[in-house]
Amino acid sequence: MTRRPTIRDVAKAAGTSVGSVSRVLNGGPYASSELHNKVMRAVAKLGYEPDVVAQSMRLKSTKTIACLLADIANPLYAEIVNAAEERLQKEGYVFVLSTTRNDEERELAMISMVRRRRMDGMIVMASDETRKDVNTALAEAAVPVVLIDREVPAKYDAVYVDHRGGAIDAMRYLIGLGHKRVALLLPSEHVRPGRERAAGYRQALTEAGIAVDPELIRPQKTSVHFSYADIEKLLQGPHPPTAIIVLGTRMLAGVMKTVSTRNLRIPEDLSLISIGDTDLTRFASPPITVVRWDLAELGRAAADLLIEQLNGVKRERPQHISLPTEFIIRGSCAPPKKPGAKRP
Amino acid sequence: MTRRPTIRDVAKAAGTSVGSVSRVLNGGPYASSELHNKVMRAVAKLGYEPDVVAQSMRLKSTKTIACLLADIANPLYAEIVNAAEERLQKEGYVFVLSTTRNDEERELAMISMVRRRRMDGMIVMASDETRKDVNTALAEAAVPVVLIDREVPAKYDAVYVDHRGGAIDAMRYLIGLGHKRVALLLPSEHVRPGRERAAGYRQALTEAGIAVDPELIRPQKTSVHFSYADIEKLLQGPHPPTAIIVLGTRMLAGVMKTVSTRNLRIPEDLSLISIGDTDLTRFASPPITVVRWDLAELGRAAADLLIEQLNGVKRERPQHISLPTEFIIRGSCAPPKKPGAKRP
DNA sequence: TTGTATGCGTTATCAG
DNA sequence: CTGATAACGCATACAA
Repeated sequence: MTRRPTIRDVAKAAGTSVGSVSRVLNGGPYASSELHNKVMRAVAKLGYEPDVVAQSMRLKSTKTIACLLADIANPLYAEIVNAAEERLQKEGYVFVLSTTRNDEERELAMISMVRRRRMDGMIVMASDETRKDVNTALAEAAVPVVLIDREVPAKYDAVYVDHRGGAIDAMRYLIGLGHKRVALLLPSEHVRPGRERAAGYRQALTEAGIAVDPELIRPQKTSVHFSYADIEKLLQGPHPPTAIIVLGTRMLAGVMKTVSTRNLRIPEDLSLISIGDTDLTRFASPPITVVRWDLAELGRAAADLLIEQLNGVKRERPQHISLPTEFIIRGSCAPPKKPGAKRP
Repeated sequence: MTRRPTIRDVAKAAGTSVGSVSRVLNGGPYASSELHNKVMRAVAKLGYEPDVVAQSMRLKSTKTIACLLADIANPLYAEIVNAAEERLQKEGYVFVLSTTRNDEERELAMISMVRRRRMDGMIVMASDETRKDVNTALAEAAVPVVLIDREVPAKYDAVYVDHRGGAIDAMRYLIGLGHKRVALLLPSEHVRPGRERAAGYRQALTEAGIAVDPELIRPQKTSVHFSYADIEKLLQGPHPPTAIIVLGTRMLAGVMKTVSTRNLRIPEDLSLISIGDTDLTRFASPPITVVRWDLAELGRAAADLLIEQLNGVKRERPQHISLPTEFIIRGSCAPPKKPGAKRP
């Protein structure tokens, strides 16, 4: 009574065998329409639903995808994840989100979970690219993997954002406005976005014939909470920047705090450029000029790449998809108040 | 070679039987230390990891919890989910997040997934409480359920936030400042938070001897995107409100848009109160006065309730936990510029 | 204390 | 076209 009906119950009720029931339900062909009807009637009557666990056992596929990301509360990640989930779900996969908090132990634990639970694949947008253990664990998991904005390990399919181009756009704009000392706040250079953004920053500066002051490039240790002290130090130094590019969603909150604490006016005292079309950047006053990109597309592209692998499509070499950025000018930038630091 | 080792391989390598291996790995007792060593050595040598799917098959528990929520991109939800996941993970459960986008079809699909995948329980913070089909599906799923901020179906454990108290705090404050016409923007009254907030709003007004103008209570159809037109209409009417309480995270973005479009000054032209300690409310200028509550605690409490049920703790009646709100005064409220609408 | 055998619910193979 | 049966990998009741 309380027990869920099994395929055997259906077979009995339909007066046939389990094999036939299974075939009617899955195989499609090889089933007389009479049998088909009998089976379907029994299924409806008993409210039978196949047991996915038993199917997984038999088929060696759990139809489950894991997604490793550092932090679900980051609105940028949320949109990517949503889009990826939607796509995968349409293909019958269940999407398991795992937040690693950028903790290596947790990453390893997640990867082990993928193996032990026989999950079918993973989308990874967490982790420092230099973590050897994570990389080998990934390889040992022996499942299809798609990386988002990571280029290590190189053997996997990946979806990239053209952060370098975005940084160049931002810098050219600022340089055009007359800025010469621009601070760059980044996530770690141990991940692709940080590296690419720093590269773009340097490239634009070099193009304009401005020397790169390494002091102005500030990779932030913790990506989640901006180290408030760091920017304070910068602003109190002898040659404070006239503009700041904040290429991390969460860091922006920290910068905003500094701005209001020190009663700085934007853009008169300081120009600001950030990333992402978030509520914070759009409804700040003034609204903040940003580099943005299509987050949903990023998620979809990753899912599509994974689905291809899941469907057994073999390629010579890993696929890489690169998405462009867009530069949205709002009200947070103006020419510098006074000329930049003295130069010879 | 490429095949994963099974318990049988371990038994062979250890020169014992599958039963013993299984006992050493799980049972704990009944294992001579010599056997224990042999088995562990074999496990290490082969890199054996138990197959969770097979275990689920046998034990009829997948150690998996589903979490239904409307929208992962909402930063308030994100924090709740994070806290719940952390707790559940510690107990060995995997947490499957499913976004329903407030779509009944999707909710039903998710619940069906829980059944077919033999998941062990669910945390629900989605759905209109009046959806009959969802409620019956929930009951038929026949698994432990914990509701977050929903009181229907009444048979389940639930964690509540004292939204009524929060609304009262906000209204008393505004009334104390001299406001008489306060608009209330709400999610649907078909969910508990909407109902409670409206009740608190009315109660505070009644206490102060101010008549409730039903025109000022505006439940928003779509909770994700604020209907911009609605607030516009309100502000252009004959008796515009002098203050607005925006009790929905996402709606606030819409209100902010109106504010900047119409060049309204806050708090001089309009007082504003919202919810949640988000980047948007904290770093707006002026920072916005809000009603907040402990999101992480909400998630943890829900997880704890669920774990209790999972562990087979039986209670006479469903457990209900209620969390208080906190009123944080920032700079978005001031006395009304001119007296409220004329009164007899 | 340890080994053997059974069954969990499916799908797929193989005769009929 | 259909029915019986053998795995899938594990935990456990029971026998030794």
